[in-house]
Amino acid sequence: MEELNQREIEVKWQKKWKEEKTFEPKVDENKEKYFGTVAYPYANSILHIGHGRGYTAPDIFLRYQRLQGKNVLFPLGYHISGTPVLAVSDSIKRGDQEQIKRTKDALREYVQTEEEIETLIESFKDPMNIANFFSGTIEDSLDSIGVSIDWSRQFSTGDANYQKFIEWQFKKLDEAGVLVQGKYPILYSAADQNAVGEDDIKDGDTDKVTLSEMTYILFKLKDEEEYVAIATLRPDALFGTTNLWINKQGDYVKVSVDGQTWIVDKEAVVKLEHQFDEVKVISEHKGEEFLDKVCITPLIDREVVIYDADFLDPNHGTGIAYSSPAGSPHDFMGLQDAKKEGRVPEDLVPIVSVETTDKKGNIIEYKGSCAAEDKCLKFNITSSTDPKLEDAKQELYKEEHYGGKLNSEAGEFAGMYIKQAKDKVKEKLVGLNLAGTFYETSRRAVTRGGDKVLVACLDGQWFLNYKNQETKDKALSVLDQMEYQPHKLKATQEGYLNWVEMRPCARKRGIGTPLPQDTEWVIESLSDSTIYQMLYLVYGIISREKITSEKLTSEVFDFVMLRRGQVTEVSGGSGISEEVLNEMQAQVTYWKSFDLRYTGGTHLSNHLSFLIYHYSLIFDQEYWPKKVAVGGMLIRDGHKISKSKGNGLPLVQVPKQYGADLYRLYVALAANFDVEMDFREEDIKGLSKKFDRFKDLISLSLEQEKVEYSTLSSTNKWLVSRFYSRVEEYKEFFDSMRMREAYVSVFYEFMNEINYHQRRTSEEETSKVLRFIVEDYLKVMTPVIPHICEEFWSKLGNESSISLEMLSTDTEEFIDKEIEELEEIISTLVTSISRELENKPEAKMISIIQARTQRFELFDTLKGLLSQGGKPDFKKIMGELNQRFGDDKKFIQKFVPKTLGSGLSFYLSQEDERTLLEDTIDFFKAEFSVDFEIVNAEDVEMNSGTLVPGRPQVVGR
RNA sequence: GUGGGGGUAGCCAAGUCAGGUCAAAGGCGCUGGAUUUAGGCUCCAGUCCGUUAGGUUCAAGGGUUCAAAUCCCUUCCCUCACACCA
Repeated sequence: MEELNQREIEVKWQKKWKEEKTFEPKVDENKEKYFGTVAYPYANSILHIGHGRGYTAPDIFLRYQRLQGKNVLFPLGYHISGTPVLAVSDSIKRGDQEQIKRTKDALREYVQTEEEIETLIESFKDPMNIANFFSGTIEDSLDSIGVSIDWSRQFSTGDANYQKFIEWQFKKLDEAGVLVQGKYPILYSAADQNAVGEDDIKDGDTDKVTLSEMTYILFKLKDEEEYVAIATLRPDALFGTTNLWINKQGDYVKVSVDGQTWIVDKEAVVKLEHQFDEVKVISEHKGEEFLDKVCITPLIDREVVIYDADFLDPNHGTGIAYSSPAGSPHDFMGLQDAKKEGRVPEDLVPIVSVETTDKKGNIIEYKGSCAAEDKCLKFNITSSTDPKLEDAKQELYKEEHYGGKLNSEAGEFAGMYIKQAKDKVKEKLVGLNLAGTFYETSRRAVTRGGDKVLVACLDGQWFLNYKNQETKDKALSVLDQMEYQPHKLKATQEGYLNWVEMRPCARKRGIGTPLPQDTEWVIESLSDSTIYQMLYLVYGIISREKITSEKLTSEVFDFVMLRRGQVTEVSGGSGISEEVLNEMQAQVTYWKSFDLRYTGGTHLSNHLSFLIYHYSLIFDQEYWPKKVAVGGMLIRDGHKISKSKGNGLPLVQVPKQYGADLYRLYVALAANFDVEMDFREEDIKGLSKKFDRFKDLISLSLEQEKVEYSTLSSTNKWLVSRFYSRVEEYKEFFDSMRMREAYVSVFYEFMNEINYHQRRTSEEETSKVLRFIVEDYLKVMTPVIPHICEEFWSKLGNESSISLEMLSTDTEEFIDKEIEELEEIISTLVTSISRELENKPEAKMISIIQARTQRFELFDTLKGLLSQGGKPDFKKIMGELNQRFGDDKKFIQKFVPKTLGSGLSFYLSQEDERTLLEDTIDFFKAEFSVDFEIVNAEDVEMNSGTLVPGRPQVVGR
């Protein structure tokens, strides 16, 4: 057979797997099934090196399941619903050069000429073309790193057939009574009359805009049935109100809001219109018309006056503010400035309404008239425009939030902590019809088109309602029978299930399935990705039979997924043959739900929560999901992979630059899969050497003839035994999804033992042993480096694919613990001798000193005591030993407690130990080129404080 | 604000749930050696302090225990996710 390089080997086997449909499993009642899934990738660009980890990790685990003889299904589709594809398309339409360049770079991985690229870019003005193009690249990318996916079942969330399934899902949810309508605040553009997402907002990706929930409070004008409306984040500051601010130059209106007359800035009207039901402007006014009017502070009936302020932002809140200077550095400085300019009377002073204690419970004494003044002094603030005000505010708010209590100014709220008072005050005011929720954007924002972004409360928003206890209980019982990896995430998940209440599930923009109950709306892209794993089970047949969407009626899914209805009727109603319907149902019955879902940790709160709810609402217990494993991100050389950094090496480049096997090996070894992993150029280079050594070792071994186990020397049996001990360990690690530890053991650590063995014997002997274990060695390595293992496997003359082989199970006969323990004594000695010679390079003679006879007796006694069963009785053991070996108290005190856990380590009798050492002396001589002697501790002058059986001491002279 | 994750030697990173042969796996780096004309590769050894005995370590402090990186409490620091966004 001609020698192929790594790259050629990888391509060769990838092709072969595809041709032979190696990873397209069939229903097989005689084989245990294992159904693994991963979140389908989003098809708005090509995959990069970071994505690779998310597929490699589960692939390694699923390939291990095949080694266990299981029938493994690992399907995948593509996600295109929602806004990201739209966003790319819009950017291209807009002529966003950065986006166009990025997209072109991605295209270059797959398209040869610039002409074709231009054509494609042009076609991307239709978002569906983007989705279709990139879907195609995903299969290619994942194949290139050897992910064992069954592509015959692929679909995209934009497919008509997929959408029929989603429609069915929503009908089921509706039947379960969780689909409801209500009001909901969202970011909105009044000009576009549409919801806006991050991608629609100018700089929305770099400077996020969020909803900020404010409280509006109404101050009644004295002797009039009109209210001045202010909006605040701190309703508890109401009690410190000294006055209201209005801009005398500003334009204000009287507006009727749900029956009340409010005075607000003109700019606020559009916001009110989108957040309240009935909003109507009554009249327009200049700010100065309201100056010096008296208002009533709600709850405490304090009369406050409206004064002029030039610092108000007409776009923020209602454009009118209350001033609570004692607790707000901004208000305090505002007041100072106003005094200087004579806009307020001299005698207007801060009203302290909060008393704050520090962490030790002592009341904080503030300098000046109030806390805000103290902070202004501390931060050296002298004007109302000082940027340091923000820091002062943060510090004071934090202090008051944790340690502040309202004082007697707060009437019935006196004594209440600020933390609770915020909500309680608001609650009370709402009850009086003098306050409510008012939403504001977290920063001033405009759309890319330049229109103002505001908050609108949408009427008729569709929700999934997970609030009811009955619904929650069902979901919790699904969770109850699930396993999480890492385990502690199960508790986290439970928290999320309890926390989720009303989830908006449809939007007015984006790609997706129209909501069957109300086709004005499109099903939101996380809600359409919850139980879709079930669709894989039948999609192979749907594609093969070219079934079209109009045939996929609800009855079909009821029959296939839930075994409801009669096949004859369903067939008649849909036009799908009975045979095919039965075949589809059989797939679902066999594969049931997924045994593993591998996903990112951020999905716990949303995707996985909905998934669990939806399974619980639609499927019977037999079809509930089994296991969730959470994987971490991949970063490169300490940096997050991001578009702007351009450090996302395209995944298809990975096999070219490093090799698929090496990449996979690296992913398996560099970090536990559940934590963030740093892909470091340095490290993968180092690993490459070890990988080459592995290949050399296997190649050499293949030149050997396989021999009988009984003919192997005991040192050779040692290596065999070490290998199979490690295989046992490997299985345990894998069973608890600790892939990294499994491979540290069989790859790194075992290779160290191979090296030791080679030194202990010879290269040829080592090859002989490796030949003996090579089949199983290749098998345990197959999940992580499948290509090279296939190649070696075929060199051994096998016709079948190693990917579908089973790991040998009857290997206990090759594990010989005694041989391992004996060699352990030798190898420890080798290390000690090296060390001694390092310290005394001039030594000509090495003495190997055995422990005193009495120590052997002590060990025998201790062994007897420890083996008495049950938990070792510390006091009894110490007592007995001290009595019998009184002159060794110091040693007993120090050494014996350590043995209470896992017992004494292995040791031989004094005579047997001596025999072993004598037998090994030739090896030592050859290895170190000095003379050796074996002596007893009794016979030499030395401090033998810690010298114990099984660990002779080494002294050179 | 709400809810998570974490701090281990020069660096990366296991170990913590189930306390005990834990001065703490593995890798990288570094030092020395073997091999080599030399370098590289590969292999061997060392890498908290100390020549041994021993001493001092797992963010800091305290506690429980015969025994603590591991359990409990306190403090400090880093980090992630929070709803229409996949």
